[in-house]
Amino acid sequence: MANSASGESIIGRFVKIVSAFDDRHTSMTVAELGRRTGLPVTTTYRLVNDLLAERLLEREPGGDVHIGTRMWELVSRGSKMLGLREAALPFMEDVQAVVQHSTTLGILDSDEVLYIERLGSDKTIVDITKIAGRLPLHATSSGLVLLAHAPAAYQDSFLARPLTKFTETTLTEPSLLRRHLAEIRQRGFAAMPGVIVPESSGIAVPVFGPDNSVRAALSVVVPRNEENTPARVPVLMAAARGISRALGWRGELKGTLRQSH
Amino acid sequence: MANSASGESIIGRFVKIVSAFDDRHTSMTVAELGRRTGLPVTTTYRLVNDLLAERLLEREPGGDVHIGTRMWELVSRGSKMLGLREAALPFMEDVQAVVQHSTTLGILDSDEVLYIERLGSDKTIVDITKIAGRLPLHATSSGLVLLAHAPAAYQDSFLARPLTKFTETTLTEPSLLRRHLAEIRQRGFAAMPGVIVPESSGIAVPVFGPDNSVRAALSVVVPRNEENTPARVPVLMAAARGISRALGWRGELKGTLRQSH
DNA sequence: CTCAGGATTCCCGCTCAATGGTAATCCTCC
DNA sequence: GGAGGATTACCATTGAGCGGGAATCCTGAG
Repeated sequence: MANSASGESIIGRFVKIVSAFDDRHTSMTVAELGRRTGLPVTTTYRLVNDLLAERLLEREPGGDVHIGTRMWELVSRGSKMLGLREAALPFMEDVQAVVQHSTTLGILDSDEVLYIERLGSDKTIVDITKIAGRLPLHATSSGLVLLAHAPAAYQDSFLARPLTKFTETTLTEPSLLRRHLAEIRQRGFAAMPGVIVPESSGIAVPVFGPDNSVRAALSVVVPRNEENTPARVPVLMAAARGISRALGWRGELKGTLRQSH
Repeated sequence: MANSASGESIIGRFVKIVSAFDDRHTSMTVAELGRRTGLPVTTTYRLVNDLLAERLLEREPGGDVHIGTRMWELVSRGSKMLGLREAALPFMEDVQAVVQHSTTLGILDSDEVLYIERLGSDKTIVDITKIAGRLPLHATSSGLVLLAHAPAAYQDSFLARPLTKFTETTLTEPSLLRRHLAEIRQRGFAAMPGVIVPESSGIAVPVFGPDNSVRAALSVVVPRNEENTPARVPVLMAAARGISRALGWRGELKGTLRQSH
């Protein structure tokens, strides 16, 4: 693959370097970066210098480095995420104004929900969704929606794996889960009382793209005790339709409802 | 620098590739990518395959490639932008709720304003700010705020350059601009009637970091005819203080007001 | 002031991964 | 069926990347 003894390409190392940063470690010394990535010292320095030269990384006064503005800019500008986000945000603001708690937008990626946007104060309630954060598919309302509308083959392979049971209400039994997914497709939304964090409840609905496939899941998280949960659904659905339309969706063609089996 | 005949490092080519994508071209064929970047065909294919292997790029059914979810995720997760954004968003929502038009958050990068967040419907008014978009410093309210609070040395070098005059109200004469910047520092905000786009007006205020330096500019864009502009300022200022505090700012220490000369 | 431990930069010979031309193959519309 | 473009396959060449080791620079503790 590469000149390296370990046999990785530069791209691989680039990924290692970028991955070393997360919300908890947004900046660090080059030496530490070397330690976290496991790359040889000299190599780390050389690579970091290349990245600094391109402004993909930036050095701060203290000497620590962090992910560069340029990198964020390039990726954000060119990524399709921005389009989805732009389309969704106005509607999310509306939902947020009405529902008051926390509104998120998530997509299916690598067998997990990846949250790409989130509105709402975390002060009010425990809520573990973070932007650019991930959660398991079968344990979140967003995940269930995404899974429910995924291709049958994908569902099969996903359900074949052992699933972690987070609370008593987490469905892990394939057949039960499958039935639940069918229900979600029919009702058009998923509701999950306190799956990962028992105190909170999620409700999610699908967002469609032009080809009628599901692009994302729009969801709100509310405190569990708030038992007017069903009242939230119409608001969410209306917003999701708005987002879908902004993405070029032309309304559901009768009889074209996606079915997986 | 590299094995390449043209003498670029792989990192440089990586940047070229990512830069080939923007909001108008979020996906394209590999051949086109090669054309846009000017890289040799074979090289492009090899590099793209490496990137696909790491999921930094993704191939879509049609054969086109686009920037990968993984790339967006890694960069977003590790970038400091997220922290700033998270701190600012709740307050921006509040501003947006009151002011109704468009609320943006911009930072100073490479002698321009880089907008990192934006709320508000573009339906209501012409507004050219885009997320991950750039505008010149001296022609936007956000830019003027950022420039006004930048180190003196930076201001000097910036003012030494020739500045484009976008409309009659754009200040380009260094001495006049300097006086205007002083005014902005004193008043605590910048107001720009229709600088780039004549129909709209911007108001911006600074957001401070823990060390009392200016981290970003919070601004609203309103239609020009709306002449209650000054009324917006207090709202903006209050929000900016909130954001600053969320970033760890401990209130302005009397007498520590930044002065540039 | 000195000293220790860590961060950072220099140095340098080895080597194989990256390079990029050419040519073959695969698509996909007319 | 065939023209034009996209994509893959092949391959000889070589210098960019590699990484161990040592020197130097920092910084805070004693």
